[in-house]
Amino acid sequence: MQGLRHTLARVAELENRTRYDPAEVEPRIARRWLDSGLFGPEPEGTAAENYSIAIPPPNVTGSLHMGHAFQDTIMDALIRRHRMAGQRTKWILGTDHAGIATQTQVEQLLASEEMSREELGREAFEERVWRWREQYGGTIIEQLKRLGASCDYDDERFTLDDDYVQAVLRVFVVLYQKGYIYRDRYLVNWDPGTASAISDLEVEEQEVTDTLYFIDYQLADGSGSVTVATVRPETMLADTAVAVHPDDERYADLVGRRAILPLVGRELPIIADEYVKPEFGTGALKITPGHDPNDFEIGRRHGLEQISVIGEDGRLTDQAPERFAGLTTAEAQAAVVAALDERGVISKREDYLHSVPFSQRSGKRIEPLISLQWFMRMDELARPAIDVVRSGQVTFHPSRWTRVYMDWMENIRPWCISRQLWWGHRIPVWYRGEETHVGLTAPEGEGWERDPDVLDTWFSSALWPFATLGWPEQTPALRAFYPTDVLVTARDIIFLWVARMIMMGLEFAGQIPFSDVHIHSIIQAPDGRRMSKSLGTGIDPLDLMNGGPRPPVFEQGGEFPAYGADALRWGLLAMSSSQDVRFAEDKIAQGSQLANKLWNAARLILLGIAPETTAAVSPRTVEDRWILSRLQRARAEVTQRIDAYDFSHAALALYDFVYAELCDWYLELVKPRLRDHEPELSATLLHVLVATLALAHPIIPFITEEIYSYVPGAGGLLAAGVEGTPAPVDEAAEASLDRVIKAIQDVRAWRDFAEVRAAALLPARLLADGYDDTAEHLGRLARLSLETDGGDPVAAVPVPGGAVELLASPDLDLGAAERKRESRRVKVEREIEAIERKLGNAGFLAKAPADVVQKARDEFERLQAEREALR
RNA sequence: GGGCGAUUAGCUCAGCUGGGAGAGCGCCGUCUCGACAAGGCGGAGGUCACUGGUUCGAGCCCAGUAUCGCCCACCA
Repeated sequence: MQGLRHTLARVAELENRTRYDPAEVEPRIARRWLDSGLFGPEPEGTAAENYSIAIPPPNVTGSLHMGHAFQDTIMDALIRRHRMAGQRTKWILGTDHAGIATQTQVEQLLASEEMSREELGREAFEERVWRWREQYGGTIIEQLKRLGASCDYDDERFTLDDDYVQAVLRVFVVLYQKGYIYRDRYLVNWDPGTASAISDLEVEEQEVTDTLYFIDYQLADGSGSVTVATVRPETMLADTAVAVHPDDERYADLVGRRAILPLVGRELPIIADEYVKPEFGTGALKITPGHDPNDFEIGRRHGLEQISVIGEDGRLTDQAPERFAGLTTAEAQAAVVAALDERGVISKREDYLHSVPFSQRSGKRIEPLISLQWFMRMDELARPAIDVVRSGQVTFHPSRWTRVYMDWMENIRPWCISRQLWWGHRIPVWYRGEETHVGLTAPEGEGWERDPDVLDTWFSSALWPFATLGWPEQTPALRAFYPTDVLVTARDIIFLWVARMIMMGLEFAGQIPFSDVHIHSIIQAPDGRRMSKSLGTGIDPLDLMNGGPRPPVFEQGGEFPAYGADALRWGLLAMSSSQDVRFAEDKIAQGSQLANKLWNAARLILLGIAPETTAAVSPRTVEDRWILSRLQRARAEVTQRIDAYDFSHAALALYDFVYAELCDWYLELVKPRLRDHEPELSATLLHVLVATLALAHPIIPFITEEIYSYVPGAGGLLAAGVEGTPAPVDEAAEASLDRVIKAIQDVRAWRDFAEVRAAALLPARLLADGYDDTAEHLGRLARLSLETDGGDPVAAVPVPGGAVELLASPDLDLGAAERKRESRRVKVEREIEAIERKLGNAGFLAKAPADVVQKARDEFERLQAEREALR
């Protein structure tokens, strides 16, 4: 009794809430979820029966951008769908220490205090970063809550947690012992911006116009010279050879002789190598193994000396002639060119457009140089990782990414894993003189120095799906949630992250880390450019949820309305595709309209049903049976689309059901019955409402949870799932109602064309089959006064199964009606002509499938009947 | 240099294994019809980039062309 009165009081609140207000509702609902403990499953059962996803860990100091909002919405829809289906579901949450990104931010902060990390010292610096993390590390987590992401917030991980660090070090040591990890002097991509080596994957090519200098090198025997072409004359100081193509007749007699390096005086052997392109430049190539990747390889083939004239600080070293030492590369280039000019050995200059490597991290031009670094051999680890994708144990969606993965894996190269940073997993290697110790802890004894470098952030990321669950311990969590079910990410980190997780998962956890990889769209700015803060093309998802300024990329200025999280979520999913898409604010607005529509449909239902309604359904009328049938189809459609990672169609199917079936037709059809508080109707309405909420919840969780709290007799959270007995599809009810819907539309269109007042009730006769249960609906929704008599008709509207005859009425302008009839006649004639042509085609009749031919014949008959009626 | 994707209504995008092109927004008209004007109802608007081909039939399949985007790659 108490409960009922409470329910009534709550439902009465709905009277006044005619518009859905996400700003008021969403924080309240978020709180309820977090307090419920629903998102933190017990680590029980097996991974096969449970459902889990590991979040791609955002940078600890980052904040939510559009890519996160989109990706996290996808994951949340999957997570909520499985949780509601009754599976034990865990969304593994955590953040990444993001070595370079975080260190750079803190260094910038120090710079503003006129401090450098070197001045501060390593320990104090690390301390400072930890404090920074304390301060900003929680931001993105709070933003995830705002979005409604149902992560396991009580079990948050960080890639520098003690346990995680131990896992990383252990992996390093094991790989070292297996011989996969080694230290080598090798030509690396040196990033002068971060003063660290970076991996091939962190390098991007950019087009640059350089000057191509043609420089004459005198031959040692004084018999002439050979001219080489270069865009980097400063590196000539480190030349150790000149190379020509073995088949190049112009230079055949030079091979084996020696040239003299200008400015330096070193004698260079002239060698022959297939790599040289005779048609490029002069066909003679200066060889600089110390500063060019190709030359490095050539140098190794020919046993050439490797000279380094550029140091890790980006300045010339004392290996260069004294007058150049200490200059930056740009200064050195100018000085070398000037010196060469002085000698008159630059015979030509050309502008030359080519692509050169830049650091994705700092934006600085990469300086290839030889450096002592740690590397990891990947080919053996790749083999099983290729197999699991080839055999389908790991599946990419969309499937075209499979080949991208395969191509890269089959040509995989060693990975430079050491970084000259302070923020990260410090390499577990100690040195003392010639001795090296690799282990989880420092060696005994005095005088050991630990390697100063840290590991590439992606090294620790590669362990994410299992290191977050307690590996190397065989924890209950690991048993319950590893392997995870799906990895959701953008294509840009297939190599950086996805591939490496598969390799490491197989090697260390003994199993694939996930069975499916969903590669989602990248959402571009409305103008098609990349979304980026610095370009002014970034759109902050928080501004879309809470209201905020429209960034400059929008033609329309002003503020975003506070669309709310549901609208953002629905809009992002609706935008998504199997390819990249442009951000469309329209879609977010459409999402907020859906929310408002659903809210008002719920108000109509909850304020209209009998107060003691229970959800025991026994549909009586054809429209009740119809909506239950349509609901069943919508349910199948939406869940199937989600399971296929086809989120735009899932979102649209939901929208279509709510608008086009539930609101536009069903609720309109039952309005007259509503005032009677008819129990069967109330039960059906309540059932349909709850089922619709459950269907929509993975996509728009807030509003559905809020409405659910008003449902009589509904305890607990919608997010936990609801019991539902799916009704079977009812073909007969669908056919019957689809027929009357079409008839109503036909009559409405006719009225509009014939300029009948919208409010006018037209006297009419229904001369058509199949409307026994629905004639009343036709009359009401098409505004017809259906009669059995009334004299001669003045017009006929063809409808499925026959026609509606309109009787004389002051509201009916016969002139307009005649115009309508004439226009329709022309259209029908044209259609008949087309279909006659088709049916007169012997090839069509002979070769087209029977059902297609039959369909054409039916259509032909229908059109003929209509033509008859229009006479 | 190789590969992938795209080109459909004014805009953003759908179109399943080939049967006669859809949605949202925008636009036009109309309606205070017992939830919702962020609404209802009706409507206009497309030689499906181009050229050939296969087929009874092509937005969809094949070949080529053009434009745009992305990825990979060691031409100084």
